[in-house]
Amino acid sequence: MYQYQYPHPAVTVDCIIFGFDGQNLKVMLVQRKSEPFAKMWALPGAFVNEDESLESCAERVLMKEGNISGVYLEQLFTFGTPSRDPRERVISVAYMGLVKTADFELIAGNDELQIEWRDVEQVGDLAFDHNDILATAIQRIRGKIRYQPIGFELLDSKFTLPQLQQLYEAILGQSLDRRNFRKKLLSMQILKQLSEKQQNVAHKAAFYYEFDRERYEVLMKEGIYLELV
Amino acid sequence: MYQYQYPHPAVTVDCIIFGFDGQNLKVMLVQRKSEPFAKMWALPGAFVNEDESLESCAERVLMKEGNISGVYLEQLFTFGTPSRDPRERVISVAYMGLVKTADFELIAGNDELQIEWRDVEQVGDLAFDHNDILATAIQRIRGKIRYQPIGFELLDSKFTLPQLQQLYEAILGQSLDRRNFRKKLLSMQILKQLSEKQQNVAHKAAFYYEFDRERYEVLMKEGIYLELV
DNA sequence: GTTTCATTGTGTAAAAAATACACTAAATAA
DNA sequence: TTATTTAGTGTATTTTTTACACAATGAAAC
Repeated sequence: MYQYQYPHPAVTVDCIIFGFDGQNLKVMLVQRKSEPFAKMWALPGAFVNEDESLESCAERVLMKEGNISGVYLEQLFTFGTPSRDPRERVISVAYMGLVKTADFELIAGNDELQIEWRDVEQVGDLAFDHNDILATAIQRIRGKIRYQPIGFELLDSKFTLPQLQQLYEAILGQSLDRRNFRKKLLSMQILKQLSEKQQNVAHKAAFYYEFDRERYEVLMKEGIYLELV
Repeated sequence: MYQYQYPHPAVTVDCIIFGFDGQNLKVMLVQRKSEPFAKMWALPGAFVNEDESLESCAERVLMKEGNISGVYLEQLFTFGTPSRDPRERVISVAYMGLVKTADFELIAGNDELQIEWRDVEQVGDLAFDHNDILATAIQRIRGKIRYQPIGFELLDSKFTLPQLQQLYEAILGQSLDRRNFRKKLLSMQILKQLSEKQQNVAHKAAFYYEFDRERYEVLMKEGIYLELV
């Protein structure tokens, strides 16, 4: 048992992991095995260990659920309504992660019945206040994708411009003009065109591009403010 | 004593309260009475009570330090490096507040030797990781002031356009063209011009304006994205 | 092997927004 | 009465955003 002079809340990290399947934005959900909210779907999370930073805790969750590391993670918000967990006071620090679903090998943990990628439009009632957390995350990714090149985290390292546009449209929930999208993105000079094209597509093949991280770092150092869409 | 089956961290809320004196951006600092970091300056904060939300805790801190309530508050970030407090594991949820310094009657609390408004450019070494927290807050307010009308929280309800511009210049750290600033702000239609003018100034008196909150709410509902500067 | 289908890739003109810039008006102080 | 300081204003130029249509490509179908 651990003793303290004053009451201490429990602290968890919950992860909103977004993925993209080429069509729609997905979020990783797990089905809880035990109470509270047994059998309900929830965001994956873990209690913070004593000697672990919040970000390490989020990384640990990702490793546990999908055996993956080195992905984009950012702290989203901390949820601390006293009654949000019926067991005891639990404060949850939410982290948002962006991954390539193909890299992820979904593995249900010990406390979980199932794990899956769910379309963000098809998420029903989640355990705890996880619907609120998810809503906050969607708001954040929508706001952020316009001026930070985080979208590339959701695609393979080689991607076509139409694929990138599809991703933007899925996240923003609106369609974009193809010519203007290309013009704007290419004018940023953070994309490298490859000589390689798509193979085995029943229509004109699109060229592949890569995100030019070095070039992006240079722009950031110069204090250039990108507006991507 | 409070007992738990697993280790629980302590959780605090630290507040970055910005004020504006007409010239420069200020931040509220307190001088610590006791160890650790006795006599050093720090951000005001408090441990989170068991039945108190994080935001309520931030409000409690503001009430304690300046007997003020009903001000703009937003959650900034949660700092959780395991070693950030030498006593025990302490996770700190930082809240950023914007206030009119004139409304604030600074009152040093029991644990504090002094309390004061310090120019954000003149802040020396602070206790704990509070310099990092402050840096994060300055970054946030700079990013945010461009597209959300939070600046008004730092001014009296009646203000002149040159005062507003001075505030923007202080926060952004750059000077702005007077004519373009006026044109842009007024085109947003979120300011109401009053018939009243400045009194007792040794130059042409400027008209007072008020922030038009209702009009702003309408714009928000319509999903209008403001770009204020 | 010709046609069909689906999708990629491209440029320009018009509209809107951002920028640069200089003089007169008003209020107190000298 | 004059000097000093700051408020208030408009326009021309540049830049950015928007709207929009057709030829090229590659596999699939016939």
